[in-house]
Amino acid sequence: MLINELSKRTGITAHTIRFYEKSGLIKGKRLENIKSNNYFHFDEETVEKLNLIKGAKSIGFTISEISNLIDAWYNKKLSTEEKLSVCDEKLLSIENKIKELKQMQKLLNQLRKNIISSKC
Amino acid sequence: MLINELSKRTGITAHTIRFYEKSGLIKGKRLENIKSNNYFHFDEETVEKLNLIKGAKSIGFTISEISNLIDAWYNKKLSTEEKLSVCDEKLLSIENKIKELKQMQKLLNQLRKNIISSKC
DNA sequence: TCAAAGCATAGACTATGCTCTAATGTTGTA
DNA sequence: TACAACATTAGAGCATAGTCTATGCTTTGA
Repeated sequence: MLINELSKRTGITAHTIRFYEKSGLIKGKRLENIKSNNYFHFDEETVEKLNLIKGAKSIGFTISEISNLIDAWYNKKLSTEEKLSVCDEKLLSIENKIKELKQMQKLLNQLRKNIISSKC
Repeated sequence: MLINELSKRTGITAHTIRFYEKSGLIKGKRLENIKSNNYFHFDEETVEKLNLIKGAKSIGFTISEISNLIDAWYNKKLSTEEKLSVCDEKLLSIENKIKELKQMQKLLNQLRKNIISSKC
């Protein structure tokens, strides 16, 4: 599929998809049998990857973190141990983020009570 | 207290503190009885605010969100309803972030299992 | 008293993650 | 065959959140 279809299927603009391509998050292929143009062609895996990117971005992972995540997911070059290590790193950072968010919830609920009882 | 002490007490560089001052997150005062310089003076409340900023930043709030939060906390101009509304907005966004993080945990744990059973 | 340390401002610079424009070439359809 | 729609690259621009430098004045301490 070409970039426009990929864009429609993922809801990510062609500009941003090209940006991700340049950043190495996804890979487009030039078909050898087509010589008249140099259009990129994308496969179903790229759709999956872009959806993964959307999800990871929405919870605050940076592009470079997502890049590592994609490597763990798809890259056959990583050993089982390396893949697990990337996962565990991510899991740990997620746990920490949840802890911080819960602490913030506590603070905000405290503040809420104070506002209601006009102490604040 | 002057900016250097504030910096030491909060662990935030003087440069960044000045940046926050310009951005309106905190306010320094010029003392009327001192005319030989135009040094900013900061109070204890500013220390509190900077700690709040650090916490909020660490869980992914933007400067402008933090600015609203500080208004709700300290600004007497907001009505009780407005303060509560800022809190509730924040609480909702925290809840959503936690949900997304939990979803990501699920995905990562699934991936972990797949890696171990060599399906991936 | 004089150098070191501290303070202020303006403005340049950086990194991240897009977002857009310009110039140019290709494809598809009426 | 014309022309809209789509593709490419290079590179500029933008928002966020700092980070750093230059310049110059003020305060403090040996």
